[in-house]
Amino acid sequence: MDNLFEGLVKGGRIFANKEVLRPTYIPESLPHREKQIKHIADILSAVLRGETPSNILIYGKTGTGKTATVKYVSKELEAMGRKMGSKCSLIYINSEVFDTQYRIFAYLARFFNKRVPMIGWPTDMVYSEFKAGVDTEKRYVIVILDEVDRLAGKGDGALYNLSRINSELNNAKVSMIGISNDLTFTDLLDQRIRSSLGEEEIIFPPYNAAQLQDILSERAEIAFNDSVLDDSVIPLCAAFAAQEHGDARRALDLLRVSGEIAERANSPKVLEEHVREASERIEANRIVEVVKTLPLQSKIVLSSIVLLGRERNKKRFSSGEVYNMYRRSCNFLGMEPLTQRRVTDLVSELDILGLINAVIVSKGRYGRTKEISLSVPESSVQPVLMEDYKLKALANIKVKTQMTL
DNA sequence: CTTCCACGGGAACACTGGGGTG
DNA sequence: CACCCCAGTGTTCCCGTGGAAG
Repeated sequence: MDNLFEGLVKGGRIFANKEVLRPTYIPESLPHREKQIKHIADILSAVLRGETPSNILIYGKTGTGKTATVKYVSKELEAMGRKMGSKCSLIYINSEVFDTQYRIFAYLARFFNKRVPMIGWPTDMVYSEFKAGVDTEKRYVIVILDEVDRLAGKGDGALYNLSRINSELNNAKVSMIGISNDLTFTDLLDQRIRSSLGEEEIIFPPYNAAQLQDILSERAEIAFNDSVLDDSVIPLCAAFAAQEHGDARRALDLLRVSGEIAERANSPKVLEEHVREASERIEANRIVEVVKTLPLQSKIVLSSIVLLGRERNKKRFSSGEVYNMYRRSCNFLGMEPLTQRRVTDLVSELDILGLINAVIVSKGRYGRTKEISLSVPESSVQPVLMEDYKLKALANIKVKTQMTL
């Protein structure tokens, strides 16, 4: 046997090019998005005619190709702009990372070679820096704000300033493209911002199972070696993802993980069973990942719910019960407990993450509560919680058997 | 109609980590 | 250097409110 890596360099038997299946990959063609591409291109083509394009707001659930489409059109437009000698720059900002007014303008100012610290200055100073930076010459700037719904509330000042910036510029023109997962997010915005940002609105509908199959087939062509996919694999991946509101990212993940599982099992082909296993593993991973990255206090709240589940033979608990158990846990760990008010917020967050289920119920004479229950198997949460050394002690917390009579 | 409990919005506060200025 | 300014985050405090049992 020659080198250890000899057999491994060629990417194994299954994959030819795994990168193609990663969510960051921008494909050459985007099936079933022709209409949207055309629409965006129509609007942005204003730049090439020397006009300011309208602002665009794009809606669609996760994995409907919003980001990929916009990035694809951007690339094309930039290329065309270079060819025609018109100055246009498209700046992509993920609002999840740059989620406040300050950070957005600081990033933009830096893009135009201004020196701005990422923290410390007054915001209007950063804003002026950015304006000065853009306005040095005649140019078109299109700011792409991905996950723009993240800005509702704390960052909407950025949207407001961006929407009226053109009246303060002499040379440059700025437009924006907002990409949102949340169809209702404009409700949270000021009327003026709403009308300005939503000059053009484009909807990305979820893919159906057949469309997902097309997407998968196209990528699989490049990603896998010939005839390693069982005929049932692509339809099954598509079907799984279609249940999940037609999420293409999910479908691609599924396909990739299925391939990895098949490879590790030394199977010459990817089979249906691999897909099923992949589906389970992805979900399990998600839970582990979410729980692991929870802030300490949230972990304690979550663990209180787990503990309650052991102590009583019940599934659902009132917020009062949970809060009491939480206080006991804090005492046990020698920590200051948070207020009830704060804990209800933490509970809501856990609910949104899908780890627990919380419904508000009114018990008439006996007031109002949230009924809280774990919505994932205890066995997948508890071990992860115990990995946190600060929580380890909770393993031996005395479970009081004193029942309410 | 009252009553009860906790929900959840909003203001205010504390604290952090960075800035600029004299 | 000391000192104050600023944005951002997590928290507490205060409080009006929902809605069915009694």
